[in-house]
Amino acid sequence: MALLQFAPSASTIVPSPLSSHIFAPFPQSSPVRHVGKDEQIFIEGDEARYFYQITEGAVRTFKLLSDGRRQIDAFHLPGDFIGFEAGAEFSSTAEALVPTGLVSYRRCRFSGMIAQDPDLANLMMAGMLGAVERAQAHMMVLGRKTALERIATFLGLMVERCGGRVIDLPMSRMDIADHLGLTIETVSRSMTELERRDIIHIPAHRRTIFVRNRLALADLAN
Amino acid sequence: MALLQFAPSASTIVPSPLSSHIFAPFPQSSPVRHVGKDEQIFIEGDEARYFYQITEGAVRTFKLLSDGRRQIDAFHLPGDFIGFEAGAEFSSTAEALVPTGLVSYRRCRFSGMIAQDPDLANLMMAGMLGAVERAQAHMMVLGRKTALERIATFLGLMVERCGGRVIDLPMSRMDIADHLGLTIETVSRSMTELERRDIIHIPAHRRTIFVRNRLALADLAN
DNA sequence: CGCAAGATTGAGGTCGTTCAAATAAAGTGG
DNA sequence: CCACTTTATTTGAACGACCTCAATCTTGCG
Repeated sequence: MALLQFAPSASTIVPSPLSSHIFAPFPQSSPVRHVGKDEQIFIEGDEARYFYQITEGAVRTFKLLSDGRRQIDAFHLPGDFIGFEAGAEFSSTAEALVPTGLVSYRRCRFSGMIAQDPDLANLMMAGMLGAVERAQAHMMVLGRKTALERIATFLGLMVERCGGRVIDLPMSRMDIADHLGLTIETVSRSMTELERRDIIHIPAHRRTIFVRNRLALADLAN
Repeated sequence: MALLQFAPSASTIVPSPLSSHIFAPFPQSSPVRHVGKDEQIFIEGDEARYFYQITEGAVRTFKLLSDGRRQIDAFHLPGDFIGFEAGAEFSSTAEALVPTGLVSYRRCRFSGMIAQDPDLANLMMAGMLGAVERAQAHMMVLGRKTALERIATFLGLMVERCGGRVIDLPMSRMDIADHLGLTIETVSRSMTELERRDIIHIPAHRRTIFVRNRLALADLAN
């Protein structure tokens, strides 16, 4: 029955607004570690001895091709687990988008931890199932949606995560481009187009976005 | 410690060649159910009361947009679990590529099953972690690789799954296109280009592919 | 204020798509 | 076993969405 109680995704369990969020780590966690903007948390290929939970801030996880092309798998917010791997090594690199707080867990202690704390097992399982689901939704974005649909989908998800109608993007246009399989120019043009259609409004700072028409945004996202 | 014993992916645990494969289901499974080519196993949006394990054949799981655009998340082979969901409903549709055998498990019995059989818990966990990893690798394909690189990556993975140097594709060009975010024409042209470069050879049936130069294929895949 | 970094805008090029036709393969009924 | 149909795949030509390259604008910061 436990499985039926799983929430749809980890980011639903912990509502995780982009603004800083009070978060209670599980027992056996290390003290909170702080990493600065653009600092690496772990690197693809390194031995995965720890996994992490975000307490504050935001993180990008990505892979690189030999020639430098980058694909950002996901952006992670407080409550999310990162670096929990199938193999012995990290399969992607993680960097802080903004100053970020983390608690780390020893991977080898995972069995003992879930034995002591069944809630953690459920949370991890739900997190993983949610990650698969979000990854599959993102494949649809990357494989079959147009540039405008990609941006609309992305902003729709962000506004959902943020709660209200205001998005405070913690990432650059370059990050968005590398997440959506576009270039920064196309990201910029698509945002401008959404503003021209009165679906969003982008004030001068360019990192804040007001959603003026959620329905139209959801409609474009498909 | 259990986590460290996980194999990289379910398809490594069960080597699953595309040819039929003897497979021993876990206790508490239903008798094997057979579904014909192109028959649906479950449908996106339906209540997920069961999940399934493939004993024989091959399956595609996909999502549709309102206008019919399709994204095939993955192709599944004997040993793979499908339909294990985060939420109450199936998040994608599953169809048999070829006549396929399945055992089904009641989702509500999952907790009891893993209590009785720790191997199953490990296998499911490994399967899920593997799914996340493969999904992330596929995002790189969809977001950042060229058509030729996508085909090379796909054929490289298939030849790896098959063992030898001969791939017997259970899916059509349309399926490949909808998996790789391309059109059937581009799939066809890219395959022809690989043959022109003597990297593969495609006999008359067009469903069998001989890999003549694995190194060149891996090189193109990045 | 002046500079560096990020974002936007413009013009032209390219890769993959679209539309169309040809070819090949697999099935069907006589 | 062979015409005939149906379906899948390949090939060709033209188009278009997004990319590339370049310039301009904006913002934040010392």
